[in-house]
Amino acid sequence: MAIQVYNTLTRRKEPFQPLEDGVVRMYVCGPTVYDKAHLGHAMSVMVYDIIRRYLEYRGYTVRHVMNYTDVDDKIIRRARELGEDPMALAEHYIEEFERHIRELGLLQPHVKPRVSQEIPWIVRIVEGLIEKNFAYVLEGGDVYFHVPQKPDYGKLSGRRLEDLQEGFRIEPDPRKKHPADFALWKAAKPGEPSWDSPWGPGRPGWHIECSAMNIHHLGEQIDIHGGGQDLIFPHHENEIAQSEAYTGKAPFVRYWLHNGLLMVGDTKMAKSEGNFVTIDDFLKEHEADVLRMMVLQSHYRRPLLFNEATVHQAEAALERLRGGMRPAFPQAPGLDAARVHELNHQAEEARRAFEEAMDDDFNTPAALAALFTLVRHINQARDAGATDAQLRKAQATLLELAGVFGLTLTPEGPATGDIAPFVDLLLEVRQELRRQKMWALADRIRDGLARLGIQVEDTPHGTVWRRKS
RNA sequence: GGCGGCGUAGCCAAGUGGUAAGGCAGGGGCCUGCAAAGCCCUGAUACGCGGGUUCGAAUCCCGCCGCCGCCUCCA
Repeated sequence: MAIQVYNTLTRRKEPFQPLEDGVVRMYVCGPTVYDKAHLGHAMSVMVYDIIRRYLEYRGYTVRHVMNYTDVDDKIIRRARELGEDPMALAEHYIEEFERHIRELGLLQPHVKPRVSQEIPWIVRIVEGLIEKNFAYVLEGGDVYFHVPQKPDYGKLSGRRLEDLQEGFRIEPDPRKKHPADFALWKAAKPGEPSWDSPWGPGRPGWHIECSAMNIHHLGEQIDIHGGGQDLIFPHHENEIAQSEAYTGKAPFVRYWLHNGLLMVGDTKMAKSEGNFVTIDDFLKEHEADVLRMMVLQSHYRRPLLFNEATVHQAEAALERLRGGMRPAFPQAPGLDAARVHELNHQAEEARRAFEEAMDDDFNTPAALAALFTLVRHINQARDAGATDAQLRKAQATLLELAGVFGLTLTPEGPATGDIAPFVDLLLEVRQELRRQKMWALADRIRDGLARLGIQVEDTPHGTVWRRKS
């Protein structure tokens, strides 16, 4: 059974079949680098990180491109406010985002192109669109894409040109031939970053960059294009129009994937809403896997609720998953072969359920449920007295599948490092105190260790300790 | 107004024609000197409301109510 993916273009789940066997060309809309990135950005990037990991798990070679928009109105405006150079400002936030990629545990995209470095390709494509009559040049050096020239315009977002004309809130530029026409190239205004072009100095419009980077780095047709649902219109709609008009090939993108937005209360998290939490602020309080767990617990196409309760729930769920990796009890007697065989069978069953869920449009909540079931089976076996060797296979499966999600289930238990002998010594003494029923002293050791971040647990099969997270 | 989507237990969240996964929180129990963890049992006669189709609907159709996103920069 092939992987099924929901395609925004057709509004259906379709069997996933890339253009070239075994190779997936994937482009993800990256950030506009004008300010600190927030969790909405992180969530989106993480969704496609998880999808990429699963495709690779499934044996595909994924070519993953994520862009940086480093030329843009917002960057220019903000740089002006701060009295900085726009390109320097962009560079600063690109470096910061690079740090986020590392800290969030994201796989590195293979190419991370920047608009400022793609100007020749952009110019080439705009020229091509003019030649083919899909674009026109205005006096002053602006170039616009002429939407009515592309009869299937609106096919991604389900809009018709007639509807669009009425909804226009901004006074359309009277020089445009049609109100929906959009800028491919903007003539430079004084003090703005600009590049030479056949139409005079200027800079690219918002949408053309993605077309150029796609065609340059992945080719004229790609398999997956991802981004937030708020990009469907106009950004991706325009991207299709330009790209298909330029190349004459359709579809430009075989599968359009759009993730739901991160919500705070009833509103999406956004800079303009003022309700955002920056990635840096979140990571001060929580580890990256907590965010990853939040993303996994909800299907990627649905909105994701962000609040204190959902963060806590993700934290608890992560702990539960990690609990499955705990070692056997010190004096575990071991299980009989049939029981071990059963556990290993349960692990294989978990893998099957995991794959079935992920094959169905990357249903991470259902796949996660399979992992929780496996954790319960491992815990049952451990409680029954399994040894480390007997748990090994099931735990390896758990570790591997959680790794496909990008989660790190640091094996817990006898911590490495210098403190282990000291803790063990204290626990030996405590054991003797317990034998003599000197509870107050025994508890003093346990409480003292707890204050130092060491959790002591007395099990039927011996006493264990671990670092508290 | 147009386009897209959502409404499932206290909370989060799968399921989209065959009789409601999973996680968190809660209750009871086992284990324990106590604790913690784990394990076992427990929760919606029920899936926004009202009709309809069907042997059968949370799942399909119609209507209504509420909510969100997009139509302007936005992951």
